[in-house]
Amino acid sequence: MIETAYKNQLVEYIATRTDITPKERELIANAYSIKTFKKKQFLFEQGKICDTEAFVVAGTFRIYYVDSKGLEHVLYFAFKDWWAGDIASFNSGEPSGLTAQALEESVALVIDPIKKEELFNQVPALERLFRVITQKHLTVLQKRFLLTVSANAAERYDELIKRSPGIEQLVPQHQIASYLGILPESLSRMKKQLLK
Amino acid sequence: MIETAYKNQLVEYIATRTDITPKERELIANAYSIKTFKKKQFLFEQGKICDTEAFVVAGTFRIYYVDSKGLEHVLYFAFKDWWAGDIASFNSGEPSGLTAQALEESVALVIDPIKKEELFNQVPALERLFRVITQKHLTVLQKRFLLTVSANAAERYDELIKRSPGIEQLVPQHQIASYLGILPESLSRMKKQLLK
DNA sequence: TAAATCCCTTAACCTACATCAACGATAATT
DNA sequence: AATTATCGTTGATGTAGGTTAAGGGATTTA
Repeated sequence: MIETAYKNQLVEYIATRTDITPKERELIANAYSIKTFKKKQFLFEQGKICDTEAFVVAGTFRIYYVDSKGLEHVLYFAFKDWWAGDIASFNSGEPSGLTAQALEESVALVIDPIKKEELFNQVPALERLFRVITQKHLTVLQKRFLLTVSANAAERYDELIKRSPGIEQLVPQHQIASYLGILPESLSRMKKQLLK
Repeated sequence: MIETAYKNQLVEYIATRTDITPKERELIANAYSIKTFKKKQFLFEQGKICDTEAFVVAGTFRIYYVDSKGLEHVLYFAFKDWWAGDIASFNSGEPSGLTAQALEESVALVIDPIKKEELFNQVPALERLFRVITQKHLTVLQKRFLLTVSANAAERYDELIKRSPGIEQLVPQHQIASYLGILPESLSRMKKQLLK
């Protein structure tokens, strides 16, 4: 049954990062639910409470912020085996500042804050694992921020392509422009320039 | 004795955020060491291993990144009761990507990764507290990043002044410019403009 | 299969901020 | 007290990327 294959994917992800018993594997698998998403469907939405933390098992999501002028800014893409959520909203119960949208048919394992709390109590090793994951996310975001303020769009583009080769096959170019912090027109122009 | 006053400041910081026993208070106080810094002295330096995580008890530090062109970019200021460190280097043992420098005479409580690990084992509640603190830091950085890509320098300046009133008395203006991601000349010009 | 979106490109023009250079006022160092 | 850094300001000029507008191909949807 495909369902257990999806849950296994998460359990394996965790098992390769921390020691867990067979009993704990089962507790983890049971705490999460499977959700499928059509293209353009939302995992969570800016302005609404985000009581969802998701582990992407198939497909791709874009996580973005809509500013006061209505412009969208991609914070990150969540591919297979990535996490997607709005930590601030998930933990505080305040409205989310981010939206997550499926870029294609996608599948995610989701959990709410209460279930996650229970799971931490049942499987204490997860407390540490999630601290480490959060630290990793912080590190990645810090690098991204510093690159954004210190390098121009062409340098950021190079870095993205180097770090995520093949991303141009997975994500439309105007979304990549948004991730880079420039307009689609500028990316198009830039790529023409780079061909010399 | 002033030393215990400094340690008490950290213990109180922790005690207001999680329940700890008198015995645990002592364990925490003993795990950290007091270090004083002269103006311009470094807490940790880019390119060197950062085995230091610090709790600022007095004074101010600037934490910044030096890019490939030699330009400095302030990531954040660490005031009294703030944490300063390079998570990536502290946890991995790799060279730090950041420098922390005292902007004035300052005092910090410092700990290294091994002592911190020991402390987590002795005071398990800290494991959760530090997960929450890291989440908070991630949330703050995320907001800062999104503001940087969605708002212009004047809007970012307004936001900073609103969030940290009095910062202009604590930090020289060219450091504020660096934090905002612009040059001192641009900030100076901008402030003149805003006076209408 | 037609109609409607979505997506990419190109071009002309514009603007926020960088760059370069010079100057005076403090503050730190000798 | 003299010297040297440090800090903020102002002006002239340059540029990366934004803005606006338009057209064409590809993909969805009806």
